[in-house]
Amino acid sequence: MSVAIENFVKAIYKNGKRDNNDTKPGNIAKELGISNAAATDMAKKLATKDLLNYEKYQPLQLTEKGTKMALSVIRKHRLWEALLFKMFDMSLHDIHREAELLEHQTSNFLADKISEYLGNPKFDPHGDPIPNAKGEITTKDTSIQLSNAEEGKTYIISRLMSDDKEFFDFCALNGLKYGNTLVVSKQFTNNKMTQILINNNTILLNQDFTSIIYVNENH
Amino acid sequence: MSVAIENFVKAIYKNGKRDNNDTKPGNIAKELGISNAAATDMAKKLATKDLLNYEKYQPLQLTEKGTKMALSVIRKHRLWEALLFKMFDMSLHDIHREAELLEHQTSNFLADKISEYLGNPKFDPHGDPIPNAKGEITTKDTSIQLSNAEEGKTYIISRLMSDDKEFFDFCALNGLKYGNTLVVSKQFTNNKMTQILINNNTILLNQDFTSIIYVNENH
DNA sequence: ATTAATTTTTAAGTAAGCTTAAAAATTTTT
DNA sequence: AAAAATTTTTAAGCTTACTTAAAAATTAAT
Repeated sequence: MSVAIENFVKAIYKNGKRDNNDTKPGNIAKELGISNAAATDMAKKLATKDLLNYEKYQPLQLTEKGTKMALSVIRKHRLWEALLFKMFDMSLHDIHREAELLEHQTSNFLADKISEYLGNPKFDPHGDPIPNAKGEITTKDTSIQLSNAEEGKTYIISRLMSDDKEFFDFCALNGLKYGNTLVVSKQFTNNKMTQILINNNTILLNQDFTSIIYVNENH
Repeated sequence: MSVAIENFVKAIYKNGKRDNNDTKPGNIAKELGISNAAATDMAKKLATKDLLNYEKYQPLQLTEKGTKMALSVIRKHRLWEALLFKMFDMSLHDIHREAELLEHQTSNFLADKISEYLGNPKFDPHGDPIPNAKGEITTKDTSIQLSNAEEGKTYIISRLMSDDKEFFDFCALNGLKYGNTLVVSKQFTNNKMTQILINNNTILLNQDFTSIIYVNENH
């Protein structure tokens, strides 16, 4: 299967998780930086390969086979991130960019070697769960988006999710890192953005869902 | 530049080194497993990109730009081999196969990180020299092919070159490994093959130049 | 030095993965 | 509930990297 196909099913999987199943071709097209027409074409093609179910004007739905493929690619991506992060002095953003390419050129054999070397980690450096060799995510996710956090409470950062370099630079600068503690002291939300005061720093989170901080309550 | 282009210039470079400049399209086609017609087409295209000089019916010659590209890809390939060999319990053949894919998806930045991590090695696990970041091979090669070795002399294996799994399995089985010592006790050569008795083991080397053992005299 | 064999080139065609433009359907706004 | 805006789909076309088949040139054999 081609790189284009792997990225397509991955985009559907990620969009499905994130935007509550808004996986219409346009959404996928935007995620991948291709035209809507190309996304529709590809969707039809992948339906014939039993990777997804396609019905005109409906959201795209991965089949079991498609989901498996997506999770396989995601596994490789996150294992590469974990490996590069451990070995080299590279930013989260750089690591993500390299993994984005390497993920498509990695045999299951090599992926398993990397996983074994790292002690079969359950999370990558962003806090994202790493599927196991069977494509299962065994850890259950109790995290919420920071924009939904409550005033006065303390949280632990569980994931930094983004494709955007600025976002990771911003996080690094503000001590926003997987595992770090966070006190939400004030917050204001409207439809376009969320303004949060944490650890005496005001930060603005836009609501376009391209960059998200996930947190867990600190009990 | 595409994977196809990177592989094409790499094939010319390798063939040029090996077969004394028999870099006509047919040779490259065979190396890459594509048709002669495809190789001619690609050659013409790459000439317009100043990667090689093309004259009808003549061997293909890389320009400086083309040579640089080939060496850049070869550098990445050999760095990956060195890294995977060091970290994981994988055969030389498996390592080669993974590196063949990873080499095209590796930024210079990452290549330099790998090199630094390994202490800027000058050779990969096959004994092949690793070009530096500028694309220069600073080590001079005094090795000869085992099929040209002389009876009675002792040699040190300096390179194992092949795309063939059988070859590496054969080498592993017979203690033929980078750095190992070798005594050539008897030898017989004709146009098709070379028969050599080393360390009391008879081995046959075919002369199709797809698998070669290089050695240095042991002074 | 011809003839035969091989290689290279040309020509025409294909599949993948895109593009833009316009038609059709859906969704949002008023 | 109509009108306006947006999204999806269809259609036609492009580029890359191949293919096969046949013509042209080169190389090898007699």
